[in-house]
Amino acid sequence: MSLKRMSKRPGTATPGERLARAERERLMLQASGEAFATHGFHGSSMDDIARAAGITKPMLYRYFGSKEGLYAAYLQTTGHELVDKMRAPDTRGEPPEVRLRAGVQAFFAYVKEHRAGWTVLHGETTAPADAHVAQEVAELRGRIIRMLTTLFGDEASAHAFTGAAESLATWWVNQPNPSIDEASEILMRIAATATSFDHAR
Amino acid sequence: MSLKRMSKRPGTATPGERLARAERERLMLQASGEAFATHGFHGSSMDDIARAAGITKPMLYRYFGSKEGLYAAYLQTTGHELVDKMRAPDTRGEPPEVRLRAGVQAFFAYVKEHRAGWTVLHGETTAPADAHVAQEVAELRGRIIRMLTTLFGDEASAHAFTGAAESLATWWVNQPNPSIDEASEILMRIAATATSFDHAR
Amino acid sequence: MSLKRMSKRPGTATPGERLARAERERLMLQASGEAFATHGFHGSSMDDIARAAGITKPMLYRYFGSKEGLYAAYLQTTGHELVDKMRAPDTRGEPPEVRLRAGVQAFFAYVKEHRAGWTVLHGETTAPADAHVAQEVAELRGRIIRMLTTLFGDEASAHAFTGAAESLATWWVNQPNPSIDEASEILMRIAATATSFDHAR
Amino acid sequence: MSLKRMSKRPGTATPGERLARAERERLMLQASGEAFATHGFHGSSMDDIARAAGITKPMLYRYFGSKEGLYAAYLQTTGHELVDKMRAPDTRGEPPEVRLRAGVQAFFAYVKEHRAGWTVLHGETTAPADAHVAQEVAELRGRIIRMLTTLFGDEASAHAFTGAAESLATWWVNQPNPSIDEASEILMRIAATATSFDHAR
DNA sequence: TATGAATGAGCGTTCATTCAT
DNA sequence: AATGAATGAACGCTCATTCAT
Repeated sequence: MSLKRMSKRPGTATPGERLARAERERLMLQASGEAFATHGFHGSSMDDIARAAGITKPMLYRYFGSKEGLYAAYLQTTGHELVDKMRAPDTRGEPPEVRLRAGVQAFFAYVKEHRAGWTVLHGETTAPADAHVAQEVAELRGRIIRMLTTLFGDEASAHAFTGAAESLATWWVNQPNPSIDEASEILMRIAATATSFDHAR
Repeated sequence: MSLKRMSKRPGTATPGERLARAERERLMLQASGEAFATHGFHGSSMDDIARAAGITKPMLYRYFGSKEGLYAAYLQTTGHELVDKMRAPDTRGEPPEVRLRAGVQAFFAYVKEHRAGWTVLHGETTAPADAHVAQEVAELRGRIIRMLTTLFGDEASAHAFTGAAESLATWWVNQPNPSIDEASEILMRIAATATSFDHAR
Repeated sequence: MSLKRMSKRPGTATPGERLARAERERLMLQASGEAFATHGFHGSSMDDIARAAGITKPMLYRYFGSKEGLYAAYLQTTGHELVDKMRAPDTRGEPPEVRLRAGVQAFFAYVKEHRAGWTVLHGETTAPADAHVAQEVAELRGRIIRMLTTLFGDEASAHAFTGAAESLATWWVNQPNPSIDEASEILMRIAATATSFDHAR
Repeated sequence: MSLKRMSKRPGTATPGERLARAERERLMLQASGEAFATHGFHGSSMDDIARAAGITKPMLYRYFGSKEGLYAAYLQTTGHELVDKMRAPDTRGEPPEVRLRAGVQAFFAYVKEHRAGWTVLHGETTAPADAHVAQEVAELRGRIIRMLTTLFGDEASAHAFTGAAESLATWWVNQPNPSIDEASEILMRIAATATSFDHAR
């Protein structure tokens, strides 16, 4: 149940099958994500998810072991996508403000691109549906918090900033034309209250 | 199902009965709140809640009609307590900064006093367990957002600020010695980025 | 649970109370009859009946012991009323046809006067809600059947005739202006097929 | 919920599966019929029925959706069997008396063959357990009544005749050696009182 | 005597999960 | 590899019945 799930039956399948398998898995995860985002973990039955994914229930179990397993897999994928996106811009050597702005913009870009994923991820933060998953999500969030704590100098500000980002993103992504730059600007101003790079103003 | 539930048979019952009834109700609500905060709505069975409250299931149904009814009643109580607390300080005529600080301090005081209530309330915001309740909580949050929007001049900042408050509070209340003043100060600095009363700095 | 229920606490109550008690009992029985006729035995809850009778549930239990007891009491009363009505006309010494017609007319008169009672009584015949009661109703019906068997000479005809009377009555009583004479005439013609008094035609 | 339920996935399944499924369904229906006839609708729990059918509750729900659905399915089957049986003899062109006798004999044959079905069907007439089903049974009975009304010339006689048939059948089928011909004869004599074909006597 | 409050027991229904093919 | 069929275990809810006042 860790973030690094074992790849099942390693090396036995032919390349063709392998591809089909990965494709299948992607489909199941997407369907389940849609369901989880729309009806929540408890509101989504395995039957519903299987039907939405166009497959049968035993497939879900063969691939993910349990409902929690499916949920964990979905959030793991989603979490990785978020992390990858935020790590993508190569800002080594840049000043903190630039690095933060890049991260914030990546975050908003991610939320815009993966609404369902973000919904589930965010929900799991405040109202965990599964203990294991909750812990993993907490760790993900924890890593970001630690980074920001280093940047801001105090943990409280890091939590406030994170919450601001999450809440703003959730509202912002439902607006007609969500502008990444505008949203980022608001966050950057907030960040400035907690750091010394506000001389820029 | 509105936020203002009627008190049943107002004024007619004898004091003894009334107290007993109110007392029972309070006990049930508290037990259910504990359960909802700890295991979530779906993780708390009516049997569990009844047992925790020291009564039997039919009583829960007699008093609250359904599981959703119980949940709604709990969140309604909790919501009222929050609203009452935030309205308590008489700051009419004071400058916006003072009024905001009073509200923020009241908010943290409330979270500290009602951890379970805050947990459930916060969770219902991001991962609604019941549609009706979700809407009422959304309205409550909406009122606060509108107030802040007026103060800050833009809705985005209001959402960011609210999220900062919520996230900070949730982390802060689990710290060893949560200081209301320190938490408030952080939020006030954030507010300053969005208003004109930052000349104070 | 026999048709002759014991009178409770015999001789202890004052005449005044006694009257009040009898009156109460009548009210409860009537309310329960209405309920049973409308929603059936299983569709009528003790709560409903108590509310309809304007009293509280424990009263029903004090007077009738159980739901079955109440049901039995109601059907007993109803059955007695039917029997009394059919026995009322003094036709001793009259020819069979005259006696049968008198009985038939009394039956229709009863059905017209006590629709609820008839509904419950008839229902209990074909779809018994309570084993004890069913047996008593069966005995009541049995007495009539035996009488008719004597008259008609064969039991089969007696059953057919009884069924005809019951079905006709149930339909007839829901017609706009149910005429007792017309209904009776139809039954008398049917009776004629099975007896020797059809020379009258 | 109409009398003509669709057969599920018609024609697509393999013969083996289909037979198994149909067989299962037949078994469930039979078990439920036995239960309904013996203990009534409310006296039969889904657990009891499942156990009697040698399966588990969820199967009943998979096949019939709800307790009412199961009940409806049973009565629908039963009703169809009755209708089919009564329509079977080809008596077009025959005189009314012949046609009626054929119908009456078919009816008794049906009752003899399907005691449980008849019990439930008859009970539903006088003491409906389910509103939907009651209406369908009423329509079935209504069709017969209309036919007889045409034949007899008046509706009252049709109701009397139907009741005679039902009551006679219910008693008759519990006799040691129920003779269809004898029972039919009694009904035919009754019919004769209401029609002109009694010149045959 | 009459009541409001309380309960034990059961029922209809659903759902995550597995077996047989 | 994939499925249709099947199940065990709960859960929300109700109701006949009784206690304490």
